[in-house]
Amino acid sequence: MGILVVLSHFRSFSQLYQPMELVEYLSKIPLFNGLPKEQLVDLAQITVTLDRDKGQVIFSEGDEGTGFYLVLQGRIKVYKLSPGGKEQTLHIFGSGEPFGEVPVFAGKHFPANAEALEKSKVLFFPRASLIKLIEKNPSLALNMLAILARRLREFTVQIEHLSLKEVPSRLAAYLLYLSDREGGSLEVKLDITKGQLASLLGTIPETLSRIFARMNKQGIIEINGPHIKILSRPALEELVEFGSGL
Amino acid sequence: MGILVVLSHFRSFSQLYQPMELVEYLSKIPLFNGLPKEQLVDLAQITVTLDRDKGQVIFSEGDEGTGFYLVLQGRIKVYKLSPGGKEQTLHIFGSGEPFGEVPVFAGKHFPANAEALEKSKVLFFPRASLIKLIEKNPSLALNMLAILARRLREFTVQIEHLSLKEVPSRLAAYLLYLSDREGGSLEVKLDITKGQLASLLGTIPETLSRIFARMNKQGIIEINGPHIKILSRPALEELVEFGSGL
DNA sequence: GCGGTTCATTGATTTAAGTCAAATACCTTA
DNA sequence: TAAGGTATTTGACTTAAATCAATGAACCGC
Repeated sequence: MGILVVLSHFRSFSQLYQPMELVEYLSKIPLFNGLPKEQLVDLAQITVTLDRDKGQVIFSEGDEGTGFYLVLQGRIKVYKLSPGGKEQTLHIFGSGEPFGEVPVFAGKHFPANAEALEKSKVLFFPRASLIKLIEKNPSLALNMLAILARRLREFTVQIEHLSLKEVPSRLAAYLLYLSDREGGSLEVKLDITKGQLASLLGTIPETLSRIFARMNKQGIIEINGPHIKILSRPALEELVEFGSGL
Repeated sequence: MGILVVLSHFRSFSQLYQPMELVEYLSKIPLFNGLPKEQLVDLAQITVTLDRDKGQVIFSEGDEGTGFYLVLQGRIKVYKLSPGGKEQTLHIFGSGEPFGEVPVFAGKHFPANAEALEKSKVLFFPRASLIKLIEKNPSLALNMLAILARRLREFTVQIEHLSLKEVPSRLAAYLLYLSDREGGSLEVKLDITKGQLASLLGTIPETLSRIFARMNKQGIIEINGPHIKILSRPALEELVEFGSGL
């Protein structure tokens, strides 16, 4: 499996950016804030660009992790799979976000799977050179620590939701999150399919669909395909706080 | 709330170890592997030892985090609370383990609560001096990255369990974990109450009790209070893999 | 514009697990 | 050792959500 993955890196190698363009791009990524330009140049040289079509795998649970990744274009879903085939999405990463760092620092195999939700380009950073860089650059170390810490915080919330809240609460929280992300707009658009949203919320499409329908009927929201109008923000907030009532 | 916490640090200040003893102790903690001795001495000087009785709080969700902690003696439970009062334990930390690092690197408030499961002593490390130390010591940075990465991996498993596995699977996994921790012994002893175990597995005591009873009746395990004899390891492994059948 | 695939919705049913309530065992300490 | 609290177990019941099944809608490539 490990060999397969490595081969696939080279099979799909493509120099998306001219070296300097890539350096320019990397310099704007929070993770590399504060890195001296010459090190960015070095870094850019040892990366490999991978192209993935919708549905293609980046890595699978159990694969050996020889480095980590950064999304250049598209979106990458990181998820766990049950024997029965149910998926739990852990995170959906977009442009500029690093993922797959865990095996770089602890253990060596990936704890989850990653695949492209759409045609995507990702950058691969080999482990050894990253470690060397971190040893020389405290700011890089701190940036990486910040990223892992932020992710721990998010997982904390996900665990809380799965264990302590019902699906309507989780959906309400997600809608409020979307709304906040758009500066508080009351009209939001789902940028993932409802099936993917179900997986992100730890449920299945049927259940999600029913809950959308209930919220719609109760006048809390109004749905048109992926377009959702929030009619009562307070109702959503109350749902997040005290689950039931729906 | 923030002020209260800070005050309480000093209220319970106690110099458990003589400075050199403490340095000695710290030098054996994985987190500080590779730190030069003189920096351990500096570090030891700026720590504060806190005493907590069983049930006492170390920090609460939302508190401002001005540093992180290390368990010296006893055990610390880190958990989330639902409005209805149900608890989800995220982790139980024992001697030598650091906890509460998230706000040091990302955000500033704690994402969860921490309290002592028994009479405990914990060491507090102020944020600023830790950051300074990390900036000077790549090995400390990498150790810290390893710890956060390991914890991410664990959370990943917890999310998987909560979303994709039934309670019997989770219990089976926990029993196997205990067994492995004791070098594969088939007789294990719960070192937490069954109520705490329920919270760790994301369920409630009643449910856990019933499942214990079922496994007992089916001859998979044999229970005597906190002592559990594993009669069929394969049965447990199968439960982990494919939930049902119980 | 058509056929096919993927996505979404709805209904009927099952099921795991939570709730409420009460009895029992356990354990500490006065 | 007895009393009071905590932890555990068991029973009857409720419920949220999963499963199974089928239909309908949207979207894509040809």
